[in-house]
Amino acid sequence: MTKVTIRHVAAEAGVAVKTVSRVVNGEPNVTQELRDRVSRAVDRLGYVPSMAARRMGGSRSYLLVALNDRNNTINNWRSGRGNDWIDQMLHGAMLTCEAHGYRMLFELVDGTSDDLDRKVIGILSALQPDGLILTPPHSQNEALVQMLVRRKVPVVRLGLRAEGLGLGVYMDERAAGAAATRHLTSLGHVRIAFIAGSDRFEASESRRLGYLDALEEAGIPADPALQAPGDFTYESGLEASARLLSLDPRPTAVVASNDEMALAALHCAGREGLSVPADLSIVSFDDTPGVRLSVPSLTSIRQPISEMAARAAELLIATSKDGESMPADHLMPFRLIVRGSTTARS
Amino acid sequence: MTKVTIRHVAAEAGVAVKTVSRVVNGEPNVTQELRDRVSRAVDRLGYVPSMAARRMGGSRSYLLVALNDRNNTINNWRSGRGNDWIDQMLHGAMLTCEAHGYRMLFELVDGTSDDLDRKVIGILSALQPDGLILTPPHSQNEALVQMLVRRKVPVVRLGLRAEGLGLGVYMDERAAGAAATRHLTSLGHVRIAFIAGSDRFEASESRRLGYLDALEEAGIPADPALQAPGDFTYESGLEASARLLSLDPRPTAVVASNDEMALAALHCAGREGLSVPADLSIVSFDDTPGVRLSVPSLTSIRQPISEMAARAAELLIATSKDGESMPADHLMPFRLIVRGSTTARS
DNA sequence: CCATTGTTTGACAACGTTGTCAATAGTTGG
DNA sequence: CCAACTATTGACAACGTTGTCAAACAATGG
Repeated sequence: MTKVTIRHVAAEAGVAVKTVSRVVNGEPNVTQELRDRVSRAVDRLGYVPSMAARRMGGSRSYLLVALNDRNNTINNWRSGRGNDWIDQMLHGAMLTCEAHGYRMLFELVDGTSDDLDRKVIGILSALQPDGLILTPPHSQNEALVQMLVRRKVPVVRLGLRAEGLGLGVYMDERAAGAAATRHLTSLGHVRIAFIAGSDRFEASESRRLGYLDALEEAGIPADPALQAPGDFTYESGLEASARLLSLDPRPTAVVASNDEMALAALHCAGREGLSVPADLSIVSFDDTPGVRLSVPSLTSIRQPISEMAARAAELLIATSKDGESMPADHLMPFRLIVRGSTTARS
Repeated sequence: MTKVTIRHVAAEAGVAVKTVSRVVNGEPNVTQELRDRVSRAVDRLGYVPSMAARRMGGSRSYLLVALNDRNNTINNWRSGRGNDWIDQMLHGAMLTCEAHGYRMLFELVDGTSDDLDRKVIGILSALQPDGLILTPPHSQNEALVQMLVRRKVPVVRLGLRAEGLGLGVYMDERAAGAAATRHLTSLGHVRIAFIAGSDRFEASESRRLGYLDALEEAGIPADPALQAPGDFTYESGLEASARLLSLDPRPTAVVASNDEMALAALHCAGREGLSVPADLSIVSFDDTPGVRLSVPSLTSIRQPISEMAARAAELLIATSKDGESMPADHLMPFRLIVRGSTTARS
């Protein structure tokens, strides 16, 4: 009924504690007979090693930490916007960690804080994780990554190339921007507007460049008037679409840098008496949950966030297990999911 | 540059390690002079105590664990539905933990598994948290809660009364069901339909009872034909609404047991050429992020999930700090958020 | 002024694991 | 058959903190 430690198992199996440790950790050089005896004892007693003690005794903590931007995250929560990134990361990373006997802890730190380094070091000291997953915009912070690499903390930059520092698990945002836009050009659209994302995130500019790539590819001259700024919020999407839809001639399609702004465009179109997709096609990024449920449902670029998180976790776990360093860059595929918000130009 | 431990601080401040420990933990019986000297040394060296060592040495782990249903959670992720509950819980619990120097870890366990107890005990053994937060449907599992209480694990049941076992942080689902329905009766609606939630969750039946309460209160006889089953999925909502909207006479309003099913009703109404709210008013539960962005936006009952999670964390932290036991039951208020999907009967 | 009580400080063991290294048993090669 | 390995097993220290207890010191009351 009380706490069962490795010593109890050792006594039960009639072996030394170190042997139990070896069996539990799948280390070599234990005869099959002892292995079985110990395994049986472990089962009988329901022994599970204490993470804290493991961290104290050994060199691993069986813990990964994911570092998220504090302001973004909290703003999203406060405004009832939800945090699809975090949800998706949990999906990918937790299941992967679970499969390897690891745990995953989320931490929020303010990326604009001037003692960011100090705060991160504090987290490192307290938790001593076997690896760190950086989400945007932290993953963009060269100084931060440098500091971590210098301290020999295995680190994965999510959404960014490694660039020689740590590991990078990312998708090709520019190609995604092009794919979204190409979907529209291939449907015959020519006046294609673009609503940009917040420039705090590098992905925003990449997506815009991809948009320009696809236009050029189709021989359509880029029109600055068709490019509206935005910051990923519904309100900014509303503002941008209002401006874009009042243009003459009106665009027949719009690429929105995230779902929230796309939904704003959808709403705005409705208000102006435009029907989607008949009068206006809309493509967006992220493929967040709400997007399937709008009317019409949105054509969107699905970001492989959970897969990226899973890969990140795998890389860190493998690094801490084998000590081997992994390939630095991991490009993950996006997918254009065509739904009801896009159609051929009428 | 290397790891800084309590010993380094002790040396730097010229005191015993125990004194540093006392200062860091805010324990009494240290003179102001030493307190200052130690604090300065802590700042200079950037000392942060190791959670693992704290857990080993002392009696607290500074860790809370939230237990979530594995199947539900994973299904939601897989189907691209997102996990609003988890997101909201993170919101409330993480910030609260942070404020008290605690951490919060999410765990998924399958509530239908027959060795649920064993699995939970495994989690307890590995992590040795200072408390456990149970979310539905785990919080409904009397046997599980009994086991935990017997093992003296401080436990909060989210969404449920304590009923003498552990602590309960919940909202009055029945009153919420009544409030949602009353909103419609007060708008003059009489034929009010109800789409039920999955009966795996006690809240589902409570909401239905509240619906009946409000009908009775308004002197409207309950019509079984107006009550359709559902399981919280969009598909089930579609099916239920199709059936309800084909009734003759048609209901003029519907209460959906969650947002997803409400959006299905909205979609279904559109397909049948009905306009919302002119021809059909819709009220839903949960007030998830997507709900603000539908057209029209949905009138919904906001569940105080983040507040409940925050309270849960506070209770557990206080318990582990003071050792005092808290009041067992904590009723949290819900809120009806009136948006565009409801209007007076025409 | 002494006995008593309370406050402040520190020495030391303990927590549950793994890393290191030595001891033992088994195996191979000459 | 012996020397030299290799595989197996275990003893023991170490990890960084807090709990316990004792020592030193200060304050109080008679």
